[in-house]
Amino acid sequence: MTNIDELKSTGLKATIPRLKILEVFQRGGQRHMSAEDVFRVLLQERADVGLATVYRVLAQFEQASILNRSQFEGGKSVYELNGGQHHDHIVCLDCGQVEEFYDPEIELRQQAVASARGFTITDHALSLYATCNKTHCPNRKALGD
Amino acid sequence: MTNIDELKSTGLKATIPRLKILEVFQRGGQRHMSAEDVFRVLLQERADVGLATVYRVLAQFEQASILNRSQFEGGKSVYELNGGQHHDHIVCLDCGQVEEFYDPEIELRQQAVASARGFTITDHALSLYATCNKTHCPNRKALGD
DNA sequence: GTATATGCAAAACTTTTGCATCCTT
DNA sequence: AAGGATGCAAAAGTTTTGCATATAC
Repeated sequence: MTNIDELKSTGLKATIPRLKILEVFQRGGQRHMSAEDVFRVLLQERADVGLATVYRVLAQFEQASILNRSQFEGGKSVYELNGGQHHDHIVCLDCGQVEEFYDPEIELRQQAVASARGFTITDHALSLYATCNKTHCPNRKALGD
Repeated sequence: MTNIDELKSTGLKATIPRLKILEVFQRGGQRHMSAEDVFRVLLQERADVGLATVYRVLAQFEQASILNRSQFEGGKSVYELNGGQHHDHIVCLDCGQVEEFYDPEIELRQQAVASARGFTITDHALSLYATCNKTHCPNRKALGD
């Protein structure tokens, strides 16, 4: 299925800005990107897309389950391609690296905790903030990546 | 230990705004409060405290471990008295009610997940978003509380 | 008395919105 | 051709900062 078809199948018109934004995520240079990140990439490529449109399209893509949104410490929302499988995040506070993980036990316990209190879970956000202890961690003093 | 002593023991001068803000949390009317929430309470009481000061003091109290900060969906930071024991949150999307929970198994698995990947956890944020299914849930269509 | 804290206003940042114009179907 | 989408600029919402004044120790 082409990107054009993918967009149309969700009811979204296949416009140039939408296709370009989708491609930015598919290119895989960086998996987790904020609106500003996407905007900057498009600027470099001289794609003439406004920041407001980036925000609008990211929100639409989230609605359409093409992207998932997360909010790490710092307030900015970041988006990533929806790979189908749910996962949580572990974020290195030194280098900004984001790894994904899925732990069935944690998911189970979340359900158990919610049921025990009479709640029905709609959604959840779990982020571990850590230092990655890796040699390849440039320890760039949180450059905002 | 008085509030004055508590503040001094953390190296903070016992100023009127700081004491008043601490009292607002201790009063217990609402456990989780945003800067705006605190500011509004102080306004009602004709305490002459500026919003900028509220932000500054909340940040200082977090540094001093007097308060803990959390960010739920929606972006605003909320603070609560640091009761000493760590806990996570379950937030009702209908009425805004926030309950706290602690699940040793989840904590354990988080550590396990991080170690397995070579990370050392500094901090974590886990929030369950749900509907509380309770009769006392006014289902006020998310009034922003 | 001195250093720190405060209030106010202005600024910074992220995100949203209004509107005329342009593009997709 | 018609309705939705876009770009730009302005607005909105939260949080931070500059600075003269006031306060705690």
